[in-house]
Amino acid sequence: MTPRPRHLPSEERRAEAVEAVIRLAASTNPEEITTSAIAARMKLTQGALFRHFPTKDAIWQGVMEWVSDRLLARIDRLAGAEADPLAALEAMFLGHVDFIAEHPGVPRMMAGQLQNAGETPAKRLARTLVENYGNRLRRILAAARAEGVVPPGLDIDAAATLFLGMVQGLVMQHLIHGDSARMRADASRVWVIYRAGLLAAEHAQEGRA
Amino acid sequence: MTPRPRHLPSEERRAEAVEAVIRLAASTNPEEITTSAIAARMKLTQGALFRHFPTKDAIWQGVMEWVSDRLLARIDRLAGAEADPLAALEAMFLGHVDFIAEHPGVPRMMAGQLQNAGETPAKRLARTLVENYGNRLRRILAAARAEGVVPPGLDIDAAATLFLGMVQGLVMQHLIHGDSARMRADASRVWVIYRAGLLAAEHAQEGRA
DNA sequence: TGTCAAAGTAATTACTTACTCACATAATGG
DNA sequence: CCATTATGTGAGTAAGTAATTACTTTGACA
Repeated sequence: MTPRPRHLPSEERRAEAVEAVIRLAASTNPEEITTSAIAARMKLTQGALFRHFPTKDAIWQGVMEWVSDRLLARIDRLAGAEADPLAALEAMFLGHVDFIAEHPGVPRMMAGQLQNAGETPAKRLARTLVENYGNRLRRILAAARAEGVVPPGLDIDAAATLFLGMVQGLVMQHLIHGDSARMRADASRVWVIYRAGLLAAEHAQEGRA
Repeated sequence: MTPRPRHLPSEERRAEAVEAVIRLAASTNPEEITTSAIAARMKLTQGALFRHFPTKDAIWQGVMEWVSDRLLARIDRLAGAEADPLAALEAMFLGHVDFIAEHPGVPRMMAGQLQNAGETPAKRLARTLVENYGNRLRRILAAARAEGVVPPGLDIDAAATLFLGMVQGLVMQHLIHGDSARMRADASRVWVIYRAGLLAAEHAQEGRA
């Protein structure tokens, strides 16, 4: 077996760095992840990192792309395998929770990027991910309404917001209890209530302008 | 009218500092709020801050106490004014959203504290707030179940988690769109679905252990 | 009015951060 | 095998951080 070469091509180092950030974020406040910490986990010098990334935000861009690609691919695969829109939504939701259980730092990183003051490229990627996610939700919800499995008056935007909130609520519980297995179990229980809300939501808001 | 004295008692300066942090957090990433920035907003030197707080985390403690006191007092007042448990929940929810609209930095600060690695006093205060909030939710939900306004099989813990998630989802939308008025409007629409979910949730989960 | 402690300043501390640079080493292709 | 280029090192840099310190100002009160 060939020994691991000591100099690796830039592309592989970039992938290594992204992975290092994801794993560091699982146990550290993302804002406190320094280039030194990333380099240390890669067994490189801090300066060597800048052979592969022009700036620290470029690392964050790589991370956000990684998250976006993997998360969207997963929910598309899961949702695509279900014929019933409600089953697709449930698969998306449970798949998302699994993703977070596997990579607990991800929601923290997302939130951290989104609340950065300036308009960094990494922040834009994070926002785009949320938008793409929302679009997929609304598409499936619209299909459900068209097929008549949810009431015609269901407020699709509100349902999408609540869906994302459902994930966030579980993340917050996870942050407090720190138990991934519990998060998955809670997910199913929360889904029951959400699903009931979709099916029973009052039709069209009448009255007040 | 007496001119504002140039030396103020420590207690007043502490209150000023807390207010300064709350307002700074509305437009800045809380992690990036420096003692210099706080002092600047108070029109003081950076060093002067440490006449009133022994350490920076002590400032965060003051902030978390401020949040805890104000938020819990508000939701208790609103919920206490309603006889019907569901009306109480709705008042709590809308009051919470109003609170966030008034102080947009608050949820960001909370999240920032909760994900700090070490066990700082400020972090403990943040977690205690979430726990107290959850306890109030569960108490009202239990009352609703006892009065029969929600099905006897309603999963109260899951309902509380989803309630907190509902708030979080709105915060995330607010983070992306940056429109407080819209957040309040969305809140009512999301509430419709949540409420329907409470009322219609399947009774007791039968089957699998 | 003079005294004195509390409150404020300006400069400085030790430390951390992202990023750079001169130089060394490893991989690769003629 | 040698020359070239990509990758890595170790020691920097400048900018910022929380906290400290020697000294001044302020305000209250005997």
